[in-house]
Amino acid sequence: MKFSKATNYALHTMVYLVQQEANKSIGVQQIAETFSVSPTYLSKILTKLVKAGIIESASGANGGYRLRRKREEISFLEVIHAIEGVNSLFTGCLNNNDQCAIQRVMFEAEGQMEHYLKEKKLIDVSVHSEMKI
Amino acid sequence: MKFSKATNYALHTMVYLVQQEANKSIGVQQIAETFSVSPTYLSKILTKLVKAGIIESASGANGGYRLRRKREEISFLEVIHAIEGVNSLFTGCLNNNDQCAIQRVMFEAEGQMEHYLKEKKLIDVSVHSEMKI
DNA sequence: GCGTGATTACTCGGATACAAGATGTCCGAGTTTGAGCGG
DNA sequence: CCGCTCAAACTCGGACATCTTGTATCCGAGTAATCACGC
Repeated sequence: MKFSKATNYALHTMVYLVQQEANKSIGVQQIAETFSVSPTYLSKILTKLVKAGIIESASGANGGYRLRRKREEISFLEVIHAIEGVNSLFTGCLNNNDQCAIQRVMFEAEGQMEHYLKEKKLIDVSVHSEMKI
Repeated sequence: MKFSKATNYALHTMVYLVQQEANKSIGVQQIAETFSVSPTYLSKILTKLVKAGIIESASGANGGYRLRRKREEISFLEVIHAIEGVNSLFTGCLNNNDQCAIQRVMFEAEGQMEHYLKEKKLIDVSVHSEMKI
């Protein structure tokens, strides 16, 4: 039970994109250099974010990735869900009871964490956060 | 990022043990049959719980496992930490900044979940829970 | 009846096998921009 | 000056390769209770 590196890459990339000038596409090469990770692997991660509708890609020269929605709206939870999936962290119950009390506790615990991550926006940790004052 | 099956087994076993008569040792065979899992694998999981000081084992005939502490005291978090480890779910930061804002957010989120799991005791989901009224 | 040894029913730990998922690479295909060139 | 072509700079997607981790099994060793047997 650990967050994957992919999630780490995705979060850093998203914060990076949030800090960029609006509507400006950033190439995957540039992002990969910034964080010293493999461009090809990073592009796979970004593809997931595109499919989740968080960012969009532009093909061709001067292409790259940019935010699809307002930068203030994007939460940590969205990014994490896009990479890790939205399924529950705790799967299956051993007793055939469909109202497993253990499962309910784990769901609730997970909900506590997700609630926090849903309220926390990317811009809260970006250098643009001062603009909110 | 998922809780392992081992955690699932451990939690079910612990709730099962909490429901047993005090100071009575239960064989791993019996527990494994109850949940239809492999006895040998289950014994490895229980070894971790023993090392964590949550339960204790008795060798020989009529041996088995029993709680080491008061049943009311044992929290979900203890069991999970014994199996999954106590390390943070989110590791490493890409920018060499040691005060990585993203990491701080993730730590806090994790803390939200752990707080809930720490307060939640095994007995809260056991059939003995009515005794608390 | 009583000690002693054998048997039985357990746990413990290491070694190993297997499967799945995370991580990372390679390459061909499609797409857009922009430069170069000819009319 | 205009339009065409071509090259360059990108992303996209699938197919792999590799590594780690979770899951599971097997087996020998140790340990404690109980049973059997002989005195």
